[in-house]
Amino acid sequence: MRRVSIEDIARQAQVSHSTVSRALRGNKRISLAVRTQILQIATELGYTPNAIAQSLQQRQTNTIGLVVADVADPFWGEVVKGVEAVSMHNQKALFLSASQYEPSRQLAVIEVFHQRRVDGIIVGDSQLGDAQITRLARIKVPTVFLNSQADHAYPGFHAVGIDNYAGGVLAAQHLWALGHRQVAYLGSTKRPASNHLRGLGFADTLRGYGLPTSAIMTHHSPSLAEDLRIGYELASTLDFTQVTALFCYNDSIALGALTYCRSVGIAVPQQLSIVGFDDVAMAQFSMPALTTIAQPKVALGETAMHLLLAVLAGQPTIDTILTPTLVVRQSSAPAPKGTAQ
Amino acid sequence: MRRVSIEDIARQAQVSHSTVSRALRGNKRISLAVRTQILQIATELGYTPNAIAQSLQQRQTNTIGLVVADVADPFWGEVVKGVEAVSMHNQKALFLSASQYEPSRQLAVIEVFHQRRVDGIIVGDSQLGDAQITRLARIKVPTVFLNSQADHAYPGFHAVGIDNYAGGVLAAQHLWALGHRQVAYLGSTKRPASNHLRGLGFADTLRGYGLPTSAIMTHHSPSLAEDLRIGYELASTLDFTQVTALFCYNDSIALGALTYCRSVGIAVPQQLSIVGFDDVAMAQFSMPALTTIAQPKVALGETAMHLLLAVLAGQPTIDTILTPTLVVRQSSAPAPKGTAQ
DNA sequence: CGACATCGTGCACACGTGTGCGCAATCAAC
DNA sequence: GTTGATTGCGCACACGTGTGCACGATGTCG
Repeated sequence: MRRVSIEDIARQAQVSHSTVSRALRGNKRISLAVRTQILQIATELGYTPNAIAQSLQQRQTNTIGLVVADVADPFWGEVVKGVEAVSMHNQKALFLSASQYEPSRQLAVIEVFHQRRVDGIIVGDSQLGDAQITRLARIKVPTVFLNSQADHAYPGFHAVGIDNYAGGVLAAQHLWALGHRQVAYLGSTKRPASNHLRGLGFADTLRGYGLPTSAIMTHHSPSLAEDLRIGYELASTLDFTQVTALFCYNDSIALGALTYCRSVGIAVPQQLSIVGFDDVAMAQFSMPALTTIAQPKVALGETAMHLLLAVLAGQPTIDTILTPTLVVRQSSAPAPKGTAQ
Repeated sequence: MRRVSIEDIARQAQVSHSTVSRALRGNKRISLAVRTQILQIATELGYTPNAIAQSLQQRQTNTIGLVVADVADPFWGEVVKGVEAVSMHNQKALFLSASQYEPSRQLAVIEVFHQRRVDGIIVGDSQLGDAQITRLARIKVPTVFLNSQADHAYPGFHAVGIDNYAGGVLAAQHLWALGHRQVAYLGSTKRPASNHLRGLGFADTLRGYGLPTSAIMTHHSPSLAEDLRIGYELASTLDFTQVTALFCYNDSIALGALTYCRSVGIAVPQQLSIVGFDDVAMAQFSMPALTTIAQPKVALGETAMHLLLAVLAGQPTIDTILTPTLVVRQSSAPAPKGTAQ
């Protein structure tokens, strides 16, 4: 069951394994005759270099570890796609693990990655606390945080994300301009930081326009169900005589809320406007199509990977905060008359 | 930048690296005193075993390679989730790569996995041809195919999938029972085998009931756009005076079609019934909720991984074909009167 | 007190690859 | 023909870990 090694090639070519190694790597000091013969034998034997041995020798594995909360989440699916594309394009293999939103599992996965001697790590939705960061700092693996959920930046680490606060501002501006004066924010407890910032940007902006805090309701689901269900359930607790517009943490929650509304006969957008976040693929295809704060999801993954590569190359880097954009579709419309205060 | 090795521990404990290795692995022949001292020093130095060196030594990497067409696809996202869960639970690290439905990239990824000496490989939506299979057979890596798209089984390899034909039968039975006598199948060219079988099971069954072939239309999109868009576009080419029900290759295509129908005022399910395939998360939350042929997506991934683990353990295995089930929701209803022939 | 089992540890090798250095052979130059 | 440079290749080591075997120390038994 042994695989063919350069030693086997060497034996057959009557040379030393050093010569084979050099020939395969295109070292100029090997005579053309010998080199061609070696290459010939290599293909004959079906030789495939052993990346494990190379990694050990080079003290570099050309391997990246990616930990996300949930691969099946439409947002993270796109992000993973971006990371994977850049990773593959740069000859790095990608380890993937899911943490299920559990900080302890996040660290556990990182430890495993470290054992495997990955060159770098990308952590999505990080909820690592100070103790865990201390541990992480100790193992000295270049790490990039992608949409960190910690309440403060991690000094000494790198980060990529989007401006959640600005996203909340965009939603507020849009709904205010449409005349909405009684609104609600449907949040997510699984991602504390981004949830907080989106809600804050939203509320701050509306308060800045003079809207009283009492006219801005916020609902956070304590349940750990999937987002679509959470959106449905949160919507079912709303008093729709008090609200003309909804801003949701993400599109899944918005779509869930939208489904609830249609099922009880609330007309969207005539009676109620809904704004989501992320711009997932489905957002264009719901009825009505969802107005949303778009994140460049694939670009987010690509950027994180590029940043990591730059760090690995020893280049100077700067953390990147991408800017979300408002995509207006059919789920938002002017507030119904008579309800505005 | 060197990491701490058992050699470092050995030096500090005044023993040989062999002793350290044995102590860490719990070898009984090492005296308790020495063992505890070694463990002590190991934690002090923050030692993390080097899995690369272990892999080289053991000739086993505890690593699995997974290649899927598209991570961001809602179906494959769930499958990956299942694979990852079982993989992690069995201490196997998971390499992930995307092939973008290109057979050449599928093989390229497999070659990379082989270089990394993965213990086993799972290939989703395989479109590998005979030549590529020959190459694959030569590198002798245990491989499991997950929903293979080849037109014939791969002898000598293992496979997990669902019974696509049976899924088509279920859809036909359901729509026939509702009185539909003019139907269409919206297919996908990106996955030739499953597409063919789903359409075939559907058409065969209806013909078996006596429906003329002319009453069963099939549309396959040549475009490589995302499924939602394909569904929308295919639906826009239909003559709705000739059709009272749609069976779609998957839920994304169905949801796209549904969106088109609502946008042009075709009432679903009153005028037109729609049946999807997969039962993705969104299927429950569309309006109307989608009747669909459910695949156990996570279980599919889990089963593939379990099968692979059994192969690796040298246990006897059998290929698994899971059975899809019909989930009736609100997008299908009795055929409108007067249109049945 | 000598023969012998038991225990704890080190030596040496293996896994597969890359590379600094040295050495022999060839070649050019005078 | 001797010297010196150049070319082509092998030796030996390194990366970090695991393990068969040997060997010394200690304990046991007759």
